[in-house]
Amino acid sequence: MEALKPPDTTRAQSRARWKQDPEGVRSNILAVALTEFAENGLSGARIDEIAAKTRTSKRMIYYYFGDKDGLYRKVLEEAYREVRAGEEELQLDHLEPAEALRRLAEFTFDHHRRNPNFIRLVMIENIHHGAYLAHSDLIRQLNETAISRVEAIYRKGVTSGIFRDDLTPLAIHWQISALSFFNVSNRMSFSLLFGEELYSEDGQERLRAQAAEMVVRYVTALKQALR
Amino acid sequence: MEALKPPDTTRAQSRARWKQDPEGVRSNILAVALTEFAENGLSGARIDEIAAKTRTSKRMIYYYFGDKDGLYRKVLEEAYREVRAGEEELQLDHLEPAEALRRLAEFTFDHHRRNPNFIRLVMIENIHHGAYLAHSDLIRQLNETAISRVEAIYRKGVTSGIFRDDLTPLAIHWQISALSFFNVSNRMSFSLLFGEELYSEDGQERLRAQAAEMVVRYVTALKQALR
DNA sequence: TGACAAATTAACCAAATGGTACATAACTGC
DNA sequence: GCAGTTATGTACCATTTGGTTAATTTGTCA
Repeated sequence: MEALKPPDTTRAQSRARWKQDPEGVRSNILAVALTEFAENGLSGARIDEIAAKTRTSKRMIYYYFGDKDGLYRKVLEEAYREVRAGEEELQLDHLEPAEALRRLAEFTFDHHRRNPNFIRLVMIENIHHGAYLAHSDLIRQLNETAISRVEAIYRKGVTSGIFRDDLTPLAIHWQISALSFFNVSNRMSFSLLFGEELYSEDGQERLRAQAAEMVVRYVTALKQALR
Repeated sequence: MEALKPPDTTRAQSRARWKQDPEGVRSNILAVALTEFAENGLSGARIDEIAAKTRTSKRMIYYYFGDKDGLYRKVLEEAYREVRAGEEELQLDHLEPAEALRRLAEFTFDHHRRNPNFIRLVMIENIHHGAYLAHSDLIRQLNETAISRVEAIYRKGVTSGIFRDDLTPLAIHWQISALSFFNVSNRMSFSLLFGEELYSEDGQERLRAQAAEMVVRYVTALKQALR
């Protein structure tokens, strides 16, 4: 009943000639795994599937990442790193606070929109009660940057009297995040239930402007509202 | 090599005496499955695990629901049904529009907060691109109710001149949903990254009031803002 | 009361899935 | 050009997992 195995010559031939490329292999695996995890969740993603879409073999995944959890963890960090890279540019210091806040909200909105895979990973993390998120300094650091950006703007606005003074940077960040995140995370249910109009180019532009205006209006001191 | 099986007497004894209870079994399975799916996702939930937490056996799951997908679908609908039951009470007709809108926003915020399992299922649905959501009339119906509620209030407010007239009920619903949904869906990542303060009783009350105020301010016509 | 349908149990199964053992080719430093 | 280390491919394995088979009990109705 033993299946015939191809003679050694064939085998040797098929595996002969290849170049070593540790970094390439590693990053190739990460890239594939990122989309697979984002697409299917932690338990939904299949190692075999990931391996198949890789230019190498399953063996390499375990060689570099140990096990599925290890791979997932690295994917999370990689995703954060990528997202972070796209966040550097923003320069708001020279703007007056209201305009700076509007820009920040719009930027966040766009930024989330540009990184749906990342959003999906965060969703997945939340479903898993953030078990992995909790242990990443990198990630904590990234979010603190976000907060300080809000804080700088908010301070300036309060000082100059155009912002109300009873809010916290954390709450403002929360609100901006909520509107930007939800836009991506719940896209499917919303468009399935209410049609695509909110997610056309026009619709998105409107939502973006509305979200930003909402935040700015909210933070603006009432006596300033009619200026 | 055949394992000894207990004699028929024992076996007959152990399985003897039970009452039929189709509805009980069915709903028991649904309840267990609801929390399991909400907790672990579609692929993360294990049929064996669900069965174990049930007062019946795995076989019954297949007997009543066909397969895992079938079970999941019914769970989704069941969750919607439950959530919907909690939505009936709200009576806003007698209030003036701004107050009605505030109440609606607060209600939605609370309602989402009270139904975390449901929120989690919607998150899971979105990760799966809403494949199941898409086919449920029940669910579509439920959301249309939500929209019409917003619409009624918004119309009244525009007519009486205290609301601006350049918005759509859909967008307003979207904003209320975003703030309410995010509060539950991203709770873990937020409290892990920024501490529990936003999720203490006080913090939640503040977020709730802020979300509602945000919406009301946004919808209010500017010339009305200082009245 | 007995036959037929519905409900339920216990044991079993094939495929999928995460993970490994082993052999060997490529690279590195001497 | 060779010894030792790193990287890689192939084949394989144990367990988990969704799903099924077959038997048995309970309920129903002519």
